[in-house]
Amino acid sequence: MNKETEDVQRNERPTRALDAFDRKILRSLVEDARLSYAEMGEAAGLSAPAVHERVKRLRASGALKGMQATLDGAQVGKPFLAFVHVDADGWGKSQRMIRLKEFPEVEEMHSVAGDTCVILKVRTASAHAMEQFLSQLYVLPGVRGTKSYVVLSTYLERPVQADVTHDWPQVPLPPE
Amino acid sequence: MNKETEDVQRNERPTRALDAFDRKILRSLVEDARLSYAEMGEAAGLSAPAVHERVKRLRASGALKGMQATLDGAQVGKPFLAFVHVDADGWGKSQRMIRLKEFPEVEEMHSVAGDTCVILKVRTASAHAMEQFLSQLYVLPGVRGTKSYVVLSTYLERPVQADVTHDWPQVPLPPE
DNA sequence: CCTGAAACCTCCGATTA
DNA sequence: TAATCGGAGGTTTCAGG
Repeated sequence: MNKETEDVQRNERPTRALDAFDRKILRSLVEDARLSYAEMGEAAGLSAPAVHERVKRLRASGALKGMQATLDGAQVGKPFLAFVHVDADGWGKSQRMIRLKEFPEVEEMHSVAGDTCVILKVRTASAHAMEQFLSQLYVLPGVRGTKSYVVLSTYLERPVQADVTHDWPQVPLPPE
Repeated sequence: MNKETEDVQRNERPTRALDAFDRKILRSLVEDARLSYAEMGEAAGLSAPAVHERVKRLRASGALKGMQATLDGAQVGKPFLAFVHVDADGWGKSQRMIRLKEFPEVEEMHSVAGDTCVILKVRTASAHAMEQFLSQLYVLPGVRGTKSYVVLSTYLERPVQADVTHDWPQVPLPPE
């Protein structure tokens, strides 16, 4: 087996730091994942094959997890969005909550520090479907209670940004 | 209409319901946004040009908002994630919070029903950067207080799913 | 990392059901 | 209205340097 090409994968360190080229490529791809390698290369100052090689490396390293379509929840039949705080009894049990990923309604699931154990982001077709989902939640062992925050308006929803060197925006103080 | 508010509520168009072809195409694109039209067509049972035409239509209708790269927060230098509940004084003022989108740290911003006004999803390089961000938050007029939920583990994080006809997964009932 | 080239894909117009 | 076919031009992904 050829070892020359295995450098990145066999690296002892978790990940080599991204350089400026990588960051520019990632920034382009976060904006539009269907850009051609030539277009990314133009923005980054590289040839298309060089970009292609870097994208493969970024994928292999895990920094680039994938490229996904972003859908409009309302227009694909899921206009109802809520954040659900779940209080659970024990942490051994929480492993079972991983089964929640079998519900396509559940988009995110994080364990958190604070006055709740787990935060879910759940998108359903209706309030009724949300109610059904919540009833399924209580079937899980150790689930003590839930508190739901129904989303009224979404003002911003975007993927992880690949910052360049980032200056803090100055939030302007209103003259009043 | 200014650009900010246009982003929130641009939903109007003679939108026809999605058919089975559209849903299959969207499902493919949510899995991998860089599939060729030929590959999508193979999964959907259409020719490449037909798929291309439908993707253009789905884009125009807004059901398909875009294609984005999904990055690993930790590996692009933002290992610190939190959900921030913001209590605000008035709703007229909340329009001003839209400026928060200038912070690349802010990934989501929703107004919600419940015991808080706004939920933010914020990803930063460190606890210190989060503190800095929160201090900027309090500069906004009308911000009364915040409550942060620091994410300990992320078990699931994925885009809006384009369901086919969906059967509810059976969560196994424990014997009681 | 670059250039070059073969295979593949995109995307147009024309045609057809 | 929406699908398919054909083909010109652009893209991907190899080489080799």
